Amino acid sequence: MKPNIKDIARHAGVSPTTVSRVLNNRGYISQKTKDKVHQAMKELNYFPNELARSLFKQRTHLIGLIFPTTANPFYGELIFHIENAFSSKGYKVLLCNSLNRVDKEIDYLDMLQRNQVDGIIVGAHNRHISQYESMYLPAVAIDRNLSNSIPVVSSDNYLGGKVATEHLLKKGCQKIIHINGPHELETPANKRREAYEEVMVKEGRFPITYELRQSLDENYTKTIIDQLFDENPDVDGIFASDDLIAATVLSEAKKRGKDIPTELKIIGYDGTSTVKTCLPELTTIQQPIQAIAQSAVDLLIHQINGEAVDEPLKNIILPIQLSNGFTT
Amino acid sequence: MKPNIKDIARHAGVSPTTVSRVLNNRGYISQKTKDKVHQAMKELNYFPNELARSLFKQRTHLIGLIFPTTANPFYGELIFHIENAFSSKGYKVLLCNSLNRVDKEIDYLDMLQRNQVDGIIVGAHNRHISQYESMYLPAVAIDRNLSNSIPVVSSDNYLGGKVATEHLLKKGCQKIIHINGPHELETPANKRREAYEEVMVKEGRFPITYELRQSLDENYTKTIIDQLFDENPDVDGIFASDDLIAATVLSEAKKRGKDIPTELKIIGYDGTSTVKTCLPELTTIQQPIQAIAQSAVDLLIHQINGEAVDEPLKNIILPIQLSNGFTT
DNA sequence: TTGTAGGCGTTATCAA
DNA sequence: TTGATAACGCCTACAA
Repeated sequence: MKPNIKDIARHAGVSPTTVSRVLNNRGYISQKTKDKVHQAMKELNYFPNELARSLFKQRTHLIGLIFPTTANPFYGELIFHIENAFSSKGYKVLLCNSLNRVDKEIDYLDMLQRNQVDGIIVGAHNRHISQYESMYLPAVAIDRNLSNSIPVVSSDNYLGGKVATEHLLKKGCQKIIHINGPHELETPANKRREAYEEVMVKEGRFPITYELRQSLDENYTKTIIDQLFDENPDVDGIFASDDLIAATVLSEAKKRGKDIPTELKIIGYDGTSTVKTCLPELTTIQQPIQAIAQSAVDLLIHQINGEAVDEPLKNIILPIQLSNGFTT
Repeated sequence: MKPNIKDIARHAGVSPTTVSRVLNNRGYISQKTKDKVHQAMKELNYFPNELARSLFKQRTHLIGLIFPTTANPFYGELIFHIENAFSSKGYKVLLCNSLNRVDKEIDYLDMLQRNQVDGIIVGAHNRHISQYESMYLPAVAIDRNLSNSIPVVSSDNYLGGKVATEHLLKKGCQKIIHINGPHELETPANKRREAYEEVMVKEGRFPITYELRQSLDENYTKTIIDQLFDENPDVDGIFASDDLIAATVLSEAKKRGKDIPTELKIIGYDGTSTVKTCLPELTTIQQPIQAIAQSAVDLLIHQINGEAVDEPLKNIILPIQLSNGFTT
């Protein structure tokens, strides 16, 4: 069915070795032979089998990507930049949506190793998974500690939480509430929360954090926000740990007739271009998504090439930026 | 370094064949042997090499996905559902962001065939690419004609455009303008436009379509919309061919102090959950994203299994839905 | 400048 | 119930 190197060789009247040489531009080959071989490859519609190549070379140029879901714009954009960067360096990318489920993450990890990926980038946020420790495989984590030996790339989540909280304070908010994701997951949002709580305490305020657990109910977030407003009629500042939560807060507040930003100020987190397009008015903490992607990719390729990861590279922290909108 | 089947065999005191049998649960093997082998695999931290397996079996269980970019929420969500569906059937997914660039699409197509993918799903929208015609590889296109033999899955774009336009008419709009993406790309938006123009003409109205060309300028869309408002101060209805454009229209209109929906009504297209979260007030035509994904996946697996694609399956059209918001 | 042989890790066939 | 062997498609010594 599919032609192989022997078919090409026969068709071109040379040996398989010669074809291989042409393919890899290795050694000396006469132009005439080259042409013959290329001709044969075209005629037979030949695609070199990367499987066989990789098997021999013990190198696949395949990278595994484990992230919660491309359906979330933050990961969608991050993954886009990651794939892009890898593609330009000759790597291909296997996509895994872990949905923050431990079982899926473990299965994917197993699958990727069976498929001989050269390395993985993990941006999923589960509880600790011990497999990462025994694993011998170049890896980079985004916003999560996987094991002692796996470097972590993140943006400055603590600073982000601090800047967000201070921003609301500066704008005169009296009662600031924080909304965060599931605390049991090892998400970067935990540091944002920590910063919020520390800043609040330092300022003599009482920190209140509403926690969103993982839920299949579409309206769950709305319900909790509703509850928040009922329980805190005097809330005048909300720091949401991501923009989608902030968006929900915004629309629920509007439903209640609250005027933004006079009665209530809202700040989100992430600053994806999708949310910037949909809600340009939202004040948010902008993560350097492309820079995170680029760092992670560079760091992984570095490891794949067998180079040592110096201490400062083991924990890369990229700067965030306050993006001023009209919701604060 | 990495243990192979021989290492396991030696460690367990059996032959490689036996290990393979245990691995694949094939033939008769005594429980004792099974246990020994499993033990050895655990001790040596063994991962069967899928490359070698695939090479022999002539089947990779790898699928290529060519889409414009995961950074767009529509594709992000679509790809999420596709990967999910494949994963549950034992397939893995290679992600390709074509960015609607012909050269990238062709390169990816080549790469995927070298990597022996079992099939591909293409949701990229470029001008005609002849490679698809000569290609022997199971494939499914989403919203695009790739070649005569490649089945197409889409939602009812014509109906969507019709419903959107009629909706604005029903709501009393006098001057309705349509905004569409680059006309030279083979996007499904072309059918939405066609429907808009036909409905308008049928109603004795004059159709006006503003076309957004591909641009690297972040503010390009805004500029065009600005121009639209300047040139048509009396516009009172806008049908945007996707939600992100609609979102931009919405914010530009607000900037100009236009009251939505009294002075201007806006309807978008796609209805991703991301946009629904960010802009719940937006009226839009909702595509059945998960159903599109599922159909495409089923159809591809069908082909991979060597089954014929019956005529009705060659062009699957899924229903859309009007999602009523407050912008109309 | 070109060809031959062996092996990358696995599995199917055949034999024991 | 288990083992030896050839083959999947390619590449790298080594030989010519």
